[in-house]
Amino acid sequence: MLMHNPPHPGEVLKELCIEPLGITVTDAAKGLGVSRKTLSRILNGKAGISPEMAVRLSIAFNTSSESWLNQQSQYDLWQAEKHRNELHVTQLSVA
Amino acid sequence: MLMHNPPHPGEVLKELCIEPLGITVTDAAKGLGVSRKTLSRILNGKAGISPEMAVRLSIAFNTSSESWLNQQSQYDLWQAEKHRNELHVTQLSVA
DNA sequence: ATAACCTGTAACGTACCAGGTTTCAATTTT
DNA sequence: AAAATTGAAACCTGGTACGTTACAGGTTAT
Repeated sequence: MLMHNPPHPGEVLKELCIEPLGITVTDAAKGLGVSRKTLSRILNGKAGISPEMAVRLSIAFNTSSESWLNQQSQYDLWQAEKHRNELHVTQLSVA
Repeated sequence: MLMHNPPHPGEVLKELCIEPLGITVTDAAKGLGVSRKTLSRILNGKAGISPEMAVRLSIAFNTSSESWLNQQSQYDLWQAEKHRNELHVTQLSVA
């Protein structure tokens, strides 16, 4: 089932991982092995979580990469579903 | 849990949707509202299933867009996990 | 066999996005 | 006051989804 209005994965990352640990964005970026800008863009919802970034997060925060990428998929799908009625698609199967 | 060596989502699409209906790639592309090349690239594993394409597939084949995009995520993540040990990431949390 | 169709794919272009470095301004911390 | 932190801008590279057009090889129908 599709979640209702899922938040930015970056929002979750900030509130559940960065802030609780009391580490700075700068240091978190260093630990993740990415630039500060890259992490900043994610935390502020300007960029999504790539498959590779999901793996980085899973290492740094001892979580599952799947959960991070699934969150991103849910978010992306929610955006795409908004325009469902604008797509010119005809039914091909009735199953 | 991460699936073991997930197949191309396009492979699944071909075997479970296109072939059973006996429709041509050309007609399927028309029904989906995309170019024949776009669908062909997906079916042959040269392109992934985008969020918008997942919605198109859900309409055409009366399925869930989530399942299509999740399949793609599983596949992408499987590729990314292959290089897990090449990433310079330091542990930030011990939880 | 000739014509029509189906298919993968190449070549070209457009658009978008992740990621990098550098730099700036504003805020916060020390 | 000085140093650190942050968001964001400009600019670049690389990758990818998608489009049209075109070709070559295969299949099917006439």
